[in-house]
Formats: sequence, C-alpha cells, structure tokens
Amino acid sequence: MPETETPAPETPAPEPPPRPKKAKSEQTRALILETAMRLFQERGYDKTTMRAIASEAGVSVGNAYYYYEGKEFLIQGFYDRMTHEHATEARARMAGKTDFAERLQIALDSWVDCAAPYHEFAAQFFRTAADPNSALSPFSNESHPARATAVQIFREVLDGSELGPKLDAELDELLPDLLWLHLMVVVLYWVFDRTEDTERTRAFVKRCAPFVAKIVALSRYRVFRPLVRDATDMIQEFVLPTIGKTAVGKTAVGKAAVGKAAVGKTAGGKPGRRS
Amino acid sequence: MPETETPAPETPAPEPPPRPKKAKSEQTRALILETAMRLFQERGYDKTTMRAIASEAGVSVGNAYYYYEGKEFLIQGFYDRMTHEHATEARARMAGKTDFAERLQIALDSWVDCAAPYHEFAAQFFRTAADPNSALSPFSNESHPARATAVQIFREVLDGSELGPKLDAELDELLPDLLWLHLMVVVLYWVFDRTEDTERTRAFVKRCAPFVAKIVALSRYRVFRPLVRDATDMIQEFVLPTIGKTAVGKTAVGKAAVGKAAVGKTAGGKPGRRS
DNA sequence: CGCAAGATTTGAACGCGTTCAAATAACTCC
DNA sequence: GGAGTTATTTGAACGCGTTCAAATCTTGCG
Repeated sequence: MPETETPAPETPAPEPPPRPKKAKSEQTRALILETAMRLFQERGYDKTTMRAIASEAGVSVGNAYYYYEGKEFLIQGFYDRMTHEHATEARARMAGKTDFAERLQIALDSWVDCAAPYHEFAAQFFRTAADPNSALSPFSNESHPARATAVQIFREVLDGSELGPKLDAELDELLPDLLWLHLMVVVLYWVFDRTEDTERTRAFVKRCAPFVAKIVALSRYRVFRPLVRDATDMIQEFVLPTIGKTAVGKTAVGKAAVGKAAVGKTAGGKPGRRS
Repeated sequence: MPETETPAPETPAPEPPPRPKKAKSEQTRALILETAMRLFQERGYDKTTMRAIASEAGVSVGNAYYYYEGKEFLIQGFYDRMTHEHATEARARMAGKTDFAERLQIALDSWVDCAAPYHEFAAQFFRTAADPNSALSPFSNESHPARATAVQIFREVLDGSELGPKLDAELDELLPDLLWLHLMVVVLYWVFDRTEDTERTRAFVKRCAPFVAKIVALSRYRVFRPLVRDATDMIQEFVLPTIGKTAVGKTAVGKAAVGKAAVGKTAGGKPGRRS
C-alpha cells in the first residue's frame, strides 16, 4: 500500500510526556488544532472564534497565532484528515472490484460520505478555499500533499480496473489527474447542493461514473482520436501547469517516486517569523 | 454608464433638483455605490473599508448599511456594470463575423478585456462570489439578471453563426447555457491566472474556441449521437436546475417550440441565419 | 400650522481576526 | 550556578464589518 504521506500533526495516541520535553511545543500545536477541529465540527467555521479556540485549548489567543498564521490555516487539518479518511475508505470499498465505472463511483461516493459530516458549513471552508491567494486553494502548493494523495487514489482506481486494450499513452498518463479534476467538479456540485443528505450529488455521481467510463472506452476508436488528441494536448498545456506540481509519473513512475515524506509538514517547520 | 461623476465630496449639488424630490434617497444610494466602486478600483476590495466609503461619500457608515445590506452587496454594482460593458463590447466586435469559433472567441476575449482592469483584486471578489450562500454567487437568483444578459450574448453568438445543418434539438437549446458555463470556466482560469496581462487565459481562450466549435460540429455525426444524448440529458437534469431560472425565451418559456424567434429582443436586428 | 408616522441619518458600541511589545520559560555555554 | 540567547506565552490594542437605539428630517393630514 503506497502511503504517500501522513497528515502531520495528528497524534491520536495520548502518550504522557515523560521524556520528550522537546515535543512540548508540538503538543501545544496539536492541542490547538484538535480543539479547533472539534469546535469547527460543533459550531461551524464562522461561529468558532479564535478566542474560543484559545480559551477551550487553555492557551492565549496570541499563542494560537504563534503556531498558526491565521484562522484559515487551521482548516488545513480538516483537509488533510478528510483526504486520508477518503483514501482509506475508498481503498477498502474498491477491493475486489474490477469494473472501472464501479470503482470510479466508489471512489467518488466515498468522498461524499467522508465529507457528509461537514456539509453544513462546507461553504464556509469553500469560501476561503476559493481564494487563489489562499494556501487552502486545492491548486496551491500548500495543499499539494493532500492533492497527491487524492490523485493517487484515482491512479489506483485505474490500476485496479480491467480496461481492455490499452489507451492512448498521453491520455492514460493524464487520467488520474483528470479524474481528480472530476472530483473537484463533484465537490463544487456538492458544496452548492442543498438537498437532504446531498441526494442530488449522489445521483449526479451515479450518473457521471458510467458516462466517464464510456468516454474512456470510446476514446480508443479512430473517430475520437483527433478529439482526444486535442483535449489531452490542451489539458497538458493549460490545465496541469496551473495546479501545483502533481508529479505525474513522467519522470520516475508514480508509485516509487513518492518516498519523500518530507513534505508531510503542513504548517511548516519552525514558527519563528519574528526576528 | 458614465453619468455624473462627482469626484469632489464638498460640492453636493452639481445639478439642481427641480422635480425629482422623491428621488433624494435614490441619489444617496447611487452616490454610495459610485463611491464604493471608485474606491474598489483605486485600492481593491479588501483595502476599501466601509468607513472610507461612507466618509468619501459624505455619509455615515450606518447610512451605507441602510441602503446596502453589507459590503459584498456593493460588488453587485461591479458585476452588473461589467456584464453590460461586456455585452456591448462583444456585440460590437462580433458584427459581421459569421464563423462560430471566431464569434465565440470574440465573446470570450471581450470578457477578458472588460475584466482586465479588475484582475488584481478579482480574487477578493471571487472569494465572496464562491460562497453558495452569497447573493454574489453566479448561480444565485440575485445575479440572475446579469446571468441572463450573459447567456443572451452567447445566444447571439450562435444566432449569428453559419452552423450548417441543424443540430440535435436538445443540444441546440442548451448551447447558450453551456457556452455561459464555458465562460465560467474561463473566469475561473482567469482568476487563478498570474501571468502578465493574463496572457495565459487569452491563449487558453484562443485554444478553446476552435475546440468547442469542433465538438459542436462533430456532434452531428451518428457516432457521437449517444454521447451527445447522454451529455445533454445529464446537463438538463443535473446542471441547469441548479442555476437559478435562466428564462430561455423570456416570453414563452415553452419546452416545445422554443421561442427562438422571440430572442431578437436585444439582438439589434441582426438576423443572422442559422437553421 | 401642528403633529403623528414614517423615512432617513447618525455615531457609538459590539465582536471579530489579527498584531505586537513585553513577560516568562527553556536552553546553551562557561 | 549564572549570564546570555532563544523559544514560547501573554493580553491589551488595532482596525475591520456590522448593529442599533436614538436623533433628525419628510411627509400626510386635520
């Protein structure tokens, strides 16, 4: 199982600090993040004030800012955690299935399920995530680790599928990223979805999966070649460069190239930004 | 609409109010909006405080809130103005052209040109526009008028084109909305574009237009029929209902005959032939 | 005119995210 | 241990968007 990265500040194991005094600050950092995430879940993003987070965590508000540059940076914890959950869930559910459409739908359904608890205030996240200047943008470099994990899931969706004759090489290489983009569309749809239990999004996904599979299947036929060519070229030239390095297997095929766990730190190394 | 510019906040009466005594409040409302838009352009959205707007307009901050529910509602002015500018510009530039790809590219280029002055703080607009709860969302009912205008432009793009044999009826009806969605994608691309003068977006548009035209042209062929069918059905079922009423014909919103004849409303009597 | 009932306008006040100089704790090297 | 340096923590303060009770202006009507 190619674990690409582990969400950094998660420390579910409540270990007493007998020896590691050095980890004192990391403990505070984690405490703040955990408190924030709990309050976000309880009250929503907007209703959760920095003062409340600090107070609940038993620290001062200034201290929260010592570890996190701003309120929005606390969302990254959610982002990372959900991505990880989604990956685990999707892998488990896909096991044994070999039909591409089915695997794709499972992957997308898993996302909707994992995200469900946060739907009511997802819009509040989305607002800041939509800011191109924000580190939370799904295209930003800061969210690269989570994006890489998600793309990897779709690579596995493909790898586990019996797709028949091989596809156009370029398209084949692009597909994981394209499917991730498809997920982004689903996310957009989901955020705007106001139906009970986001039923509409679920129906949308159910409808999309076979459609996408059909397109992929048809892409092999001669008549579609020029279109596929055009599309892949366009995406390669205009879309992929805009999303921070996703390291599509071009250089050293994906699987092996992900050994660099160094990126795992979302909040950066040392918080010293004052002189 | 460049009406009366009142750059001097000291002289309150550039024109005597002989008759419109009732319009006093509308005058204040307009003054606030104009001031806000000027400051947005000068300093950007975030840097323009409500206090500054009120101060520059010579009213109290509370008064601004009497006329506008919040800061974000002042953006709507921009939105509407730009939409109008874009429509005028696009119509002028399209005049005489009959090639679909060319007309489409003109329409999109016009948008990029009209939006150019605001690019540096477009992200700040975009952030609030991305909130599904916001009235500024391009899908919201509040922005329906602007959206209708934009969709109309794309209807004219089609009406003025020589598209050859008639298209699938369903697709034909959907196309204006689809092209508007395409514009939304371009907008998304533009917002994230950091190149000089958004050159990348311009290249993207240049590349997209013929591609879209090709897809439309190919959609007529037998082989593509199932795909087109699937796509149009999906869009009709899942996409269009989520964007507030677009009011296809504005008069007869019949599902059947589709009042294509009644569209010439703002077209300006250019009866481009398509059949 | 007088005067009650809106419509409009005001500015202080609230709660928020964020900043910062200063206080305190922890660590290093002699 | 102690002096010097760095890491962490504090809470008051700033500027912001927004709210609201009260003040002021307009209007309709006897």
